[in-house]
Amino acid sequence: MLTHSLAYTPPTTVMPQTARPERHDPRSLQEHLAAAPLRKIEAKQNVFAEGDRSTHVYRVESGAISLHRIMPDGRRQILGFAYPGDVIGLGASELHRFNAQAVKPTQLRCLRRSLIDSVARVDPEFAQELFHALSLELAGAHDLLLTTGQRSATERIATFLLAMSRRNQRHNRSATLIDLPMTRADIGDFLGITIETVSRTFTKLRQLDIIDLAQSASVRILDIDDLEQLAEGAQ
Amino acid sequence: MLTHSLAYTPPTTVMPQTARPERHDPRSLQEHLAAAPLRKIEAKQNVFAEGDRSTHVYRVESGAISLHRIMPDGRRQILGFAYPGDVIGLGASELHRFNAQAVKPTQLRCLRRSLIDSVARVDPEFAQELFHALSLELAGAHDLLLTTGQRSATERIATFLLAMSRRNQRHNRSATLIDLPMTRADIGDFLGITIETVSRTFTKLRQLDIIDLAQSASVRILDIDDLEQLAEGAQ
DNA sequence: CGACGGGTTGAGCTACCTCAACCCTGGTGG
DNA sequence: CCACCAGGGTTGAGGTAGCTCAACCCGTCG
Repeated sequence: MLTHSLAYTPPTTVMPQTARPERHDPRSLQEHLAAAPLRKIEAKQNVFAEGDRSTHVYRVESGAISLHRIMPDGRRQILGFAYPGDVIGLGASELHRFNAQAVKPTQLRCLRRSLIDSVARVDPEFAQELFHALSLELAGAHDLLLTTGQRSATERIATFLLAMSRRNQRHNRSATLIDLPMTRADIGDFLGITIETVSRTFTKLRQLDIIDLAQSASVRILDIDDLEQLAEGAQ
Repeated sequence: MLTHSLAYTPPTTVMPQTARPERHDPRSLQEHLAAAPLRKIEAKQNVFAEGDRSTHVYRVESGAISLHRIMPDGRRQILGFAYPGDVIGLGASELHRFNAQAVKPTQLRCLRRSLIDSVARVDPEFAQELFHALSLELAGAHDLLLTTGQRSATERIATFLLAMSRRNQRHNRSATLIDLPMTRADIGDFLGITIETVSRTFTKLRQLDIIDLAQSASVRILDIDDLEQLAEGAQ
């Protein structure tokens, strides 16, 4: 998966319209990103905004990014958070369809879209990697749709904490000690509830001894089974 | 866009694991689908279910399909509807992540995934077409997220009707006369509200002379400007 | 004809929202 | 060094949009 052996040189008689490397280097997306320039941004700064021309794809190196859309009257829906390792800005559209904003100081690797496109045009493995990443994004959006469309506030918070826990596990970090880099407003706008409801729900879970809330930015899950029950609608 | 001239034959020394055509025929996805076998299904029948092995990609020829996930306790979230021309089952996952069910008698063209994958492996334009289609799906999911996460019931219904109207326009059909092949339950499970609220909201819009409801399966938009106002939160 | 699926309408309830007060923490500047 | 302030979080009280439960209508199908 890290490397593959096909060193493909396209026929020189076709595709005259695009500049292309004489010899294509079949690196994976992750390998390309490892070599990409680093950009540092402060909390609240935008990586890009809705309507911006989509010039780059980014991988989060450290920090956290919120992807969100804003309605004319100010209501905001966070479509997802991007954490270290996540790639953002993949959509096929010419223009970005949502805002990407740092929720804390963040470092990003930046890869030009033109490069991505030209590599994808000659390297099918690379193209498939992009497709796979976008497919994961879609799955995440579907998960969130189930949550915002059907679940109660308590179920939403429980689902959210469990998703964070599973992500931690995938990255070989603690399944029970969960860092929350975003504010209550972010969590609310992600789950489609108000900050007050987020807060009240956290204290309710604390009173039920399902979580511990040492600081507001860090949750310890005390009973993950109960949390899973809650997420799926036990009372 | 309809055809392109690159007839690429991969080097014979690589990719021994997959059967591949001696000479690849560079047809677009739509052209492949036009030649694909037709499948007819009845209302309420599944095209595929969550967890099924993802063997085919489908294009709706007539009828309508709901894509949805169901929670253990029976709550259902419709993630989207697929109408004639739409392609479903594109995700990169081995297994389907949601159910696809006909809301009325429907005809589908079926294309084997193995074919799709092998064509995408040698035809970058085709791969890009797939990527673009998936990207549109993601945009649709994001639109729906904004709706279920932030909008009131009236705004949801207005947004829904406007989306139907715009789709009609794209297909050179009436922007004001809207066919609703799905039930009130489907609309409710799509927008994250109950059937009663759907019904009440339709009658409210009728009383405001914004829509006409001759039959319950067919809406005429009387004032599309007002509807747009409502969708974005005018009172 | 009766049963059934789909839709509408009414009455009451409740989960969540709104508005407001208050707390805590960290940063800034006098 | 401390006062002040701003941003973020919690908690309370009251209001309400949408849910639940129920009755009823209509068209279709066996």
